[in-house]
Amino acid sequence: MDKPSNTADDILAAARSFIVAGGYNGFSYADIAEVVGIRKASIHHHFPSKVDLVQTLVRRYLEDAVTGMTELERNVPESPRLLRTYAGFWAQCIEDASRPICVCALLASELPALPPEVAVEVRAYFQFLSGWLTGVIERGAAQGTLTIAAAPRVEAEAFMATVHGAMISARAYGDVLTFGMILASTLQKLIPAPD
Amino acid sequence: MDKPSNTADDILAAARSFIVAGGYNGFSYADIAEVVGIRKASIHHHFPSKVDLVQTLVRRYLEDAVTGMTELERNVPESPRLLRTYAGFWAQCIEDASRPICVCALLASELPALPPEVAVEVRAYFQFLSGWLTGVIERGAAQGTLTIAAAPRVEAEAFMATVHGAMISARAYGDVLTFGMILASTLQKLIPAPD
DNA sequence: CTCAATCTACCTACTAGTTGGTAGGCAGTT
DNA sequence: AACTGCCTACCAACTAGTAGGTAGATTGAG
Repeated sequence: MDKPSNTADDILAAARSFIVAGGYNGFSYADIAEVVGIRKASIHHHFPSKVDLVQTLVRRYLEDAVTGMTELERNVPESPRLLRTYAGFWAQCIEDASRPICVCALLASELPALPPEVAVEVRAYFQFLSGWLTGVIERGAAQGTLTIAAAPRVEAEAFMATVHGAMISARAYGDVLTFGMILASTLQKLIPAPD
Repeated sequence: MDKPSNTADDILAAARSFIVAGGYNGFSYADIAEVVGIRKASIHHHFPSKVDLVQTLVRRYLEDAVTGMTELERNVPESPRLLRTYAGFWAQCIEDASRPICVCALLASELPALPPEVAVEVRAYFQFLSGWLTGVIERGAAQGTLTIAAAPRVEAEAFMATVHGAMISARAYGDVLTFGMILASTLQKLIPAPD
């Protein structure tokens, strides 16, 4: 039942860290082979082409997001805390440098140069995330736990854009605290009663 | 006094459109040679290396931003209109597909994979833009034409992040109106008196 | 004014190294 | 016997960059 040491997963993990650093064209099979400790040709055994590899990666990334958000929603029902937890998750990822930027935000920025099979998965991620945030904000507004000025969908898109932009700024400044600073003020505008 | 047909400028323009599409590793000298209509080796005559080319490109991009913002500030002194014009400029660029994303926002997202000479120029752009926005917001707040909840610098960073994130979202959705929608609601929160 | 030296902008032809991908073999497991 | 997971040894195409040459414009000295 527990996972056997899985080379395919190691390849995906290596690919993710390379993509996060430099995008789709920022790594090669040779790079992955070196960090995983197998030969270049062996990667093709697990993922016939680079497109297969990245497509699988992004698809799994979305799946993880879906299950993660669903579970989060069960444990933390209140909208303000939900948004705070989501922002806090990324703040933590950036601070400990484990995941300094969202894979899909990065890939979306170079979308026109992406193989279409990958592009469609990236779009699906954006649609899911914006849909999830819209739901959270809609419920928060209905319950009076969030103060919104525009339609929930617009607030959700603006929130998502701020999160992604803040990731990029954090990277540009090389300062891990920039992200948290931007998000604290953004959340403050949505959450009425500061304790 | 008027500009002679300049191959170097053509190369820079081609490089910019390639970078905007797929980042630093998303194009080659061969790609540029083809659209400019010269041979690959001739590019090296104008820009000895790829680093030289992109460094020049980003440096000029920043220079243009500096002169553009300075001139904008002289013509449009009021902070709310200044922010609206800045947002409107990008909304227009995205709608007519002439510049669907900021070169530096894209390059910043893949910063760890960039040659250091380019990375330093990208950082300089972010520092200038955030500084400019901080000044605009600071003055607007002092004059009462902008309503801010946090320090001007924090508001400026949040605004810049939202703009960059909205560019990425517009790209992900393939919808030119997403950017304008996000920015209209963001501006509305900063600008008190809607006419 | 003129003629040679230099400079500019491009060319062809090449290099060494990298790219994603293929063919086929081999040891261990089922 | 078939499958899995890896290997060595390839491949053609592409990468940034170099070497060396040429045609034409610009310059400067006699």
